[in-house]
Amino acid sequence: MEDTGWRPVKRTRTFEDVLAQIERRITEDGLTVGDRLPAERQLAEQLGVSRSSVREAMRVLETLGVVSSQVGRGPDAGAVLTSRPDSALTDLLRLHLGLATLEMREVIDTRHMIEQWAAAQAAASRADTSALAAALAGMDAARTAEEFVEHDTAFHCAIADASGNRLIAAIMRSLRDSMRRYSVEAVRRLGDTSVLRADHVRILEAIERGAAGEATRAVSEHLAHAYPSLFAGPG
Amino acid sequence: MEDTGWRPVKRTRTFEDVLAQIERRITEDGLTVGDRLPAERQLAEQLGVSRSSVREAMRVLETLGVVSSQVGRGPDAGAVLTSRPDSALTDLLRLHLGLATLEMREVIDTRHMIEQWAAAQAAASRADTSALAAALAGMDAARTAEEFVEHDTAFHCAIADASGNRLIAAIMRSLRDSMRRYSVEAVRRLGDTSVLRADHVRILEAIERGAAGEATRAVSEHLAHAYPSLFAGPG
DNA sequence: GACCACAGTATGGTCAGACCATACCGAAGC
DNA sequence: GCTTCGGTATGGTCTGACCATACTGTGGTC
Repeated sequence: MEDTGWRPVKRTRTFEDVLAQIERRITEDGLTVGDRLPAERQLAEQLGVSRSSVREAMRVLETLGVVSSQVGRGPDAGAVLTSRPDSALTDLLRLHLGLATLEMREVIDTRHMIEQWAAAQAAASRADTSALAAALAGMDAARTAEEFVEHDTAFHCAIADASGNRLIAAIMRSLRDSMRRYSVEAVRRLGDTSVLRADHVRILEAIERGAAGEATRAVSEHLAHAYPSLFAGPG
Repeated sequence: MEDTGWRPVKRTRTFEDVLAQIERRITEDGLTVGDRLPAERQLAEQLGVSRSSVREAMRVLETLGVVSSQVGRGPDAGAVLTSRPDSALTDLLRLHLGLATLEMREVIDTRHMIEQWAAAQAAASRADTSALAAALAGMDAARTAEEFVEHDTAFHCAIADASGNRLIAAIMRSLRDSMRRYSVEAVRRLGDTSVLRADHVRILEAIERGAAGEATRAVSEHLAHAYPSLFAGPG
C-alpha cells in the first residue's frame, strides 16, 4: 500500500462554487452590511447555473446570518447583506444540544468563563452601565419566572456588550438563548430571588467602580448561587 | 397609533417547516450521531412538500454541521447525522470577518480568554498532555512558518481539548482556523521562535504540575510575545 | 395640483419532472 | 471462489412553470 502521491479530487458541488464566488465578491469588492446581492435569477444567469443552486447557496448564507432575503419589489427586496451571527450560533447550539453532542454543563461553564472576562473588561474600561441598571429594574418588576429570566438575560448580555467585544457578546446571547428553559427552571427551584438581586447590584457596582477583580469574583459567586447543583456536585 | 394587540403573522417558509420537523424528530426520537435520515425523495413525499424544500432544509442542517450527505447507495449513503460544529463556526467567523462585522482584535481577545481558562482547567484536572508534547515536537521539526503554525495550532487546540469542554474546544478550533493567515504572518515577523518554544514548555509544565494559576499566567505572557502589536499598542 | 385606484412587474417561494454521476448490490458467468 | 456487469437507490443539477408579495408608475378623479 504505497503512497502514490495522488489525492482524491475534492468534489465541489455547484452551490459551493456559487457560495465561494459570492464570498469572494464580499471580501474583494468590500461589500458591507446593507448592500444587495443580485436577484436569484440574475445571479443564476451570470454564473451559468440553475436557480436551485443559487438558492441553496442563499440558504447557507442565510443560515450563517450573512444575508437576509425579502420578497416583493423595491429597495428593500431581494437578498441583502446583514450581520446576525447570534441566531446562527443559537441554532448551532440548540441543534447540537438536541443531538446530545453538547451538555448543558459545558454551556454553563462557557458562560461562566465569558461572563467573568466580560465583567472584568467592562469594569476596566468604565463602560456605560445604563443598560445594566434598566435590566435590574426590569427584574424587580417581573411577576413570573419567565419575566425575571427575560430581564436577567438582558442584564448578563449587557455585561457582554459592555466588554466591547462583539464576538463575545454574540456568543453570550446565543448561550443564554440556549439555556432559557433551564434558567427558568433554576429560578423556580430557587424561589427567592433576593440573593440574585444582591449579586446583581454587587456586579453593577463593581463595574461602575472599575473594580475588575471584584467584578470577576461577584460574577463567579452569582453563578454559584444561581446554579448551586452544578457547583456543589461531587464531580 | 394605538396598539391593537395584533401582531404580524410570522411567515413560515416551507423549508423552515421541514427543518422544524426534522429537529423535532432528532430531539423526540433521540436520534444521535450516525443515524440516517430518510432519503430526500421519501422525506418529501412523507411531508407532502417538494424535494427542493427538503433540499434547502438539508443545506441548512449541513451548514450547521448536523448532517452530512453522501451520494451513492448503501449504508453510508444518504443524509447521516453528524456533529461538526467546528466547520460551522469557522464559516461563521470567516464570513463575518470578511464582512468587517468582526475585527481580528476581537477574535484574538476571545482566544486569549478561552486559552487562559482552558489552561487552568487542564491543569486543575491533570489532563493528559501527550497531545501537547507531540505538537511541541512537531513545532521543533517545522521548516516553514506555515508548518510551525500548523503544529502551534495543534498545541493550542490540544489545551482546549484538555479542558474537557467540547464547546470551548470547538470555538477554539474555529478561532484558530480564522486567524491562520494572521498567525503565519506574525511568526514571520517574529523570525526567531525560540521565545515561543520556551513559552510552550512553560505552559506544558504548568499543566503537568497542576499549577492552574501559573498556567494562566504563562498563556497570557505567551500571547503577548506572539502578538506584541496587539498588547503594546496605544489602544 | 393633490390624491387615489389599479395594472404592471420584479422579487423570493414552491412545485413537478427530468436527467446525471455515484456507489453499492446481486446475479450471471468464468 | 472470483470477476464482471447490469440494476438501482442515492444525492446533485437543471428547466420551466406558477404563486404571493410588495413596490412602481400610470391614469383618472376631485
